[in-house]
Amino acid sequence: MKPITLKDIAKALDLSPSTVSRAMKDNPAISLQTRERVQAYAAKHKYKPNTLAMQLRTNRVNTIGVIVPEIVHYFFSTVLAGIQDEAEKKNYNLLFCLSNEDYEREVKSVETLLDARVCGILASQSKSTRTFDHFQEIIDNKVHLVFFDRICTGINTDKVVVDDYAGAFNAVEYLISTGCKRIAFLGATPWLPIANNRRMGYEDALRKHRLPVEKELSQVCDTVDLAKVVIPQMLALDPPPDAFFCINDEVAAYCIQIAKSNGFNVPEDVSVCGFTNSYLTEVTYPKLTSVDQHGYRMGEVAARLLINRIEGRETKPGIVSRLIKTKLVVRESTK
Amino acid sequence: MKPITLKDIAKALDLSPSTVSRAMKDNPAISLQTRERVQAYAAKHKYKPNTLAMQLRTNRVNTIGVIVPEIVHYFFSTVLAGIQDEAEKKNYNLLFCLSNEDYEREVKSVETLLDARVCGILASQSKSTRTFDHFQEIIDNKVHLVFFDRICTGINTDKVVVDDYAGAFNAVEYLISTGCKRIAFLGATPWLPIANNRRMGYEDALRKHRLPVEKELSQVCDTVDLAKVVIPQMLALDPPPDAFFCINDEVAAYCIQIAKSNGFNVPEDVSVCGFTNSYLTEVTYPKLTSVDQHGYRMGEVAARLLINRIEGRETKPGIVSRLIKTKLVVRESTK
DNA sequence: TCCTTTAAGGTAATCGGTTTCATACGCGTC
DNA sequence: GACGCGTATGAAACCGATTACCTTAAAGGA
Repeated sequence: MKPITLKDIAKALDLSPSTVSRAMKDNPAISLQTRERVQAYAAKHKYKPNTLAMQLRTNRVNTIGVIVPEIVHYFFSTVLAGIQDEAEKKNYNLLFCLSNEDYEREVKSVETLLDARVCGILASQSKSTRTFDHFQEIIDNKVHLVFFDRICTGINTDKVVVDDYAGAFNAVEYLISTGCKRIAFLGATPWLPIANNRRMGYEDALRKHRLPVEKELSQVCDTVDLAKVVIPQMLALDPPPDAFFCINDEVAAYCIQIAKSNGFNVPEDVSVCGFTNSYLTEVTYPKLTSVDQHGYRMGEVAARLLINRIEGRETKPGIVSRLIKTKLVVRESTK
Repeated sequence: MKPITLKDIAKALDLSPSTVSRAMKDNPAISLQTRERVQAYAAKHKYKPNTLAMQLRTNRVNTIGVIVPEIVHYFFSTVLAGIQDEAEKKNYNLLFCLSNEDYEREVKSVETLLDARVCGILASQSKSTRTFDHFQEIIDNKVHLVFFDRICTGINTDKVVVDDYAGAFNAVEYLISTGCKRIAFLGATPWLPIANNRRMGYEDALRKHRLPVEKELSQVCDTVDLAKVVIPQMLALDPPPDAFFCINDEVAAYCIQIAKSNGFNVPEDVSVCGFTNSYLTEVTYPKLTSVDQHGYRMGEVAARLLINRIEGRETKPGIVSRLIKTKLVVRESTK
């Protein structure tokens, strides 16, 4: 029982396929009588035009591909929600790929998406990616590419990023304003621009207020496993830090736990500030101060930019770079 | 600059399209010499077969659609990760739709996916869905459908569910075993089977241990906003509950906060147990006891079931129902 | 020498629509 | 009655690949 085609309708009503095609689109060249006859028959038999056939003819698919490194992740899931909402509004479908922070899989995802002939790709780089040929291939194939958040500095294309520098700068400056003087930075691998920018924001804020930038207070610590090792080490320093500025909320939440179990009061002895402003912030004790990255908005902006490119509505020449502003949300984990 | 097609190659090498097609597939009817010539030319010009054309011909797409009610949501994002991993392994692409708990959008998503002619759909119902014609239409269109988690009882099709009843029963029995006698249930709208099953597990556990099932201790409270209203009311009862069994971790986490700010010690005065075992469990204070739903596994199982159906490998006749076992993870929020 | 076989490749139909370019007919007009 | 014009429809090409069915030429056998 194959689905009914336009030709089936033509045969059944003793018309030509072209007439049926036109009748379905209410072409005035077809008599009203015929149009109604065709449409009635089509409705009755649940005719559905074959998208594939149309796409083949126009050589255009209304699908955009998304590559994210992780999805069980507050920030990326909010971005995806923003992308999906915007895409749906503009009548684009979403082909979803997960790189799992794995370079090989990221490469495979790109191939999958190019194979599927998507008209554009939104991507956030995996942590393990060091070479960019696969991204270049997207551009070589004349497929539009917009990076979001974890952009790829080796590729010249549109991007949407969080204002990590300002986010970090403002957060650290706020910590300083509350009296903190030995602020630790729990960062991420330095080849991720987002981590680097935050570290620079952190350091510049210290420098602005004439506080020393100390190597031992700035470490890579972006996972829970690392946190269990790094944070106790830092707390054992003499003197210990009086604040932690963390690369994400999970590390920050753990930081609160670890600090408390090591006899430090939060925020009296140490302040803790996260980054993302996920739902974790409301359930830590004390509630977590964090920098909101506006992930949903980033998704919307990235999708809109990509779609504008696809539809030729983004007139600005050269590459476009959008900055999503951050906002420090002060709760109880800082003085 | 359109991408190179098979016909272009044929013209360039003065061959017919059929010869090129066969040469590309290493058909022995074509001389080795020609095969190599064609393949070399194709590689040099980055020829990519047009998937659309092949799909049109075979009338088969290797894409499955997913509809989730929410994505900024620990459980659903883990399920999606499981689905994606399994789909990728079996060489299927994922078309991603978000219903946002909205009936209209769910209907639209179904239409989108049927339009895209996916070969199967994985769906979890939105909370606001009351009628099921759109799901029936999937089946009427001979597209395979597997429900996961929030199944639709009005539709006769394969499903994968968490063993909510046993999960709730065991959790409540555990609470009783620690000495709790007035256990409250913070549930969800009763037309969701998952909520109903948990309530039944809750009530049966009480009955088994000859504890009264009280109306006032069982309420709909599945969002943070509701929690702010409902939990203080319950704590004001005389006597107050000595335990809360919550429909999800967010409500449970809030419950801890609210209990503490109302002067109750957790777990000494009230125990709190969540459902999902999300990353929230590690950052509440005290850490949250919760029922693990194994979302990732559910995603894998659902995707595998769907793909087996699509490929005709699921031989079992009638509808298949898979149960994902839960596991109570005891932490510090219970005695 | 003639016929058969086989290697190597070409022709054309097909998938399901869209679109350009005819065609057929009726009617009014000079 | 020849011409023009508008209306309603059909025929065929096309999108890009696959494939059933031919064609051609050379080799091999009797």
